[in-house]
Amino acid sequence: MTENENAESRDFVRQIIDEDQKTGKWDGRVHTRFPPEPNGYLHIGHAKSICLNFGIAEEFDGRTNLRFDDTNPEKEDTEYVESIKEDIRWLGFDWQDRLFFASDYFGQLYEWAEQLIRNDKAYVCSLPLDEIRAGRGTPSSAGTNSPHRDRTVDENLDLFRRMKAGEFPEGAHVLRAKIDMAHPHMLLRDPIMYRIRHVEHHRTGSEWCIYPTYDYTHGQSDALEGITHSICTLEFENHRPLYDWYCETLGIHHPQQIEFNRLNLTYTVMSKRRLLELVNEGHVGGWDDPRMPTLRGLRRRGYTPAAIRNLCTHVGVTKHNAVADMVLLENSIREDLNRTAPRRMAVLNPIKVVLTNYPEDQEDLLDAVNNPEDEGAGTRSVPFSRELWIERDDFMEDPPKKFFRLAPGREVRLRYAYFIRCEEVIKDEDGNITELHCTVDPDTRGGNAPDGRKVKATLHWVSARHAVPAEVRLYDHLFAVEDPDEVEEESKDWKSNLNPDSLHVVETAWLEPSLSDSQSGERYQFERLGYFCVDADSSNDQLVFNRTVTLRDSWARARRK
RNA sequence: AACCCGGUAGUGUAAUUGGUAGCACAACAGAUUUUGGUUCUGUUAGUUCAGGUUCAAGUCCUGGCCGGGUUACCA
Repeated sequence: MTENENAESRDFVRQIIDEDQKTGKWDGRVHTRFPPEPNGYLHIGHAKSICLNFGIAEEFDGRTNLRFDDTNPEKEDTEYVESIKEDIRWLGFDWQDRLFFASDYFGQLYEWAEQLIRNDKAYVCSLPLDEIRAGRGTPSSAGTNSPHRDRTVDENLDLFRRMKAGEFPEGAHVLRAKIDMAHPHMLLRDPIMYRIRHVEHHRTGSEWCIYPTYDYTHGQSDALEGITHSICTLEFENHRPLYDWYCETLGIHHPQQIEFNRLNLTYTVMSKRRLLELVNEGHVGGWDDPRMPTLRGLRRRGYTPAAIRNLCTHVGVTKHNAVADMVLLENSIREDLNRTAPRRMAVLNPIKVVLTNYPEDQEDLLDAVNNPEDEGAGTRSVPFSRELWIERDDFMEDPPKKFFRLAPGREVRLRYAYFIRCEEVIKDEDGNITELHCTVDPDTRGGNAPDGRKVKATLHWVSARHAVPAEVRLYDHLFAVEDPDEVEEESKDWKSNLNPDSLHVVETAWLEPSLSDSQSGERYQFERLGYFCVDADSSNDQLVFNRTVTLRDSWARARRK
């Protein structure tokens, strides 16, 4: 049964590999790679690719290489290399000793370029950039041959070697593959293989002043590493003929490139360029801002690796562009944290409750269950006294029909404590409610009435005398609309859709005292409110919590209607 | 009017490769509940269109429509 279910849910990539295994195409070998460019931080879209590549290798008893695609020194940096490694490990994957860099292959790539020149498959073109562009033609009309297309092998070799030797300024020459300027595929109209860049590379320093392009590098890197299945996103579909051309023309190992749909989520953006823009323009606090879809942002927000991996398997792998609903991610973390997060009580928007029949100097310690989903999590003691904080939203002076919580004359249960009844509403001169005077029924200790009477609501609370203050940061979607690209006026751009309320800071929330020494990274459920984690900014003097996600709230949903 | 790719409930996906259109999330209704949480049950809702082949088409063929990508010395 399980076997059957698995067979039925196999995505098209796995089906291709199943078939390859059946026919023995790669002698039973499965070798994938994850090839990030070290020019930014990883986001949840990369997580999908990581899960796919590493996941497939695990399933087929194969291997996955981590290879940095570092062929553009102007944008790349070791800072990114380290962060990417850290994020992949955090996600739960291991490349063991197979850490590679495309820049490791610059020597071999250069040799191959000379080979292509000798075989009349490449030439040095000395046209300026704009003329190369113009010569390429348009999608519907053929390009024209470069005047340098018929240079002799010796001339090409000489020029290419002098390019490498640094004799020319940037832009003076490029090396182009000699394919077909009339090809219906724009990409095959004599694509550029090498350009001159007099810049330091983060790994090779000043060793090179000519750098290979992505297309001239990627397939050959795969070939050198013995990759079998080169899995990439849909936008490289157009590049596959070129990938194939280089491998075939060079006569080297030829992996199969397979393209899948990248992950998109509602209410956010997923391109490195845009994320960089948000950081640079100060719309967020940084790459690790808890509102960012980066792995660092999600981590700081309180997301677990398991929740992210779970989302990646649930969104599926296909060949058509899709936008997954953000609630999928939210449900994924709720599911994980519901099982694992200890429960605590915290009041974010407090109103004072005074128990008029409870002695001033009396205190009580009540047992509270740490996690109803996990008996092993045990219990803790929560102090109780005459004055308490409860949530302002949990009281209404003039409640509508379906409001079950506290109201004048009404009785509710305080979680793990007592039944209380609201006797009097205290207001200031302006009519604002400042306190609720209630009576407590001492016979209901623990939360049950001996006479069997029921209440319709259970509220969380914190003893005012024992409460610990904390800053709590409440996050909402980064963008106010599902699709940030959908703008009302033409003059506006995607950033006009940023959600102005994506961060709401509660300066003073009241926590139960057991939270007083909580440490950065710890995750809790604040009962009835949501899941929260201790922020990196938190200290024993000033506790700071991030709201990872709210609980599902069917009352809020009902009230909206 | 170029080339490549795609189109299955609101969303994301599956359909043993031509044989009963299923799953998850969302929505809605109900049960349970010391979290209006969790859990459980049920309901609504789908093959882009037109032809063709076939006993039988989401699946194969032809054409249309719609969407995405491609005119970087980025990846």
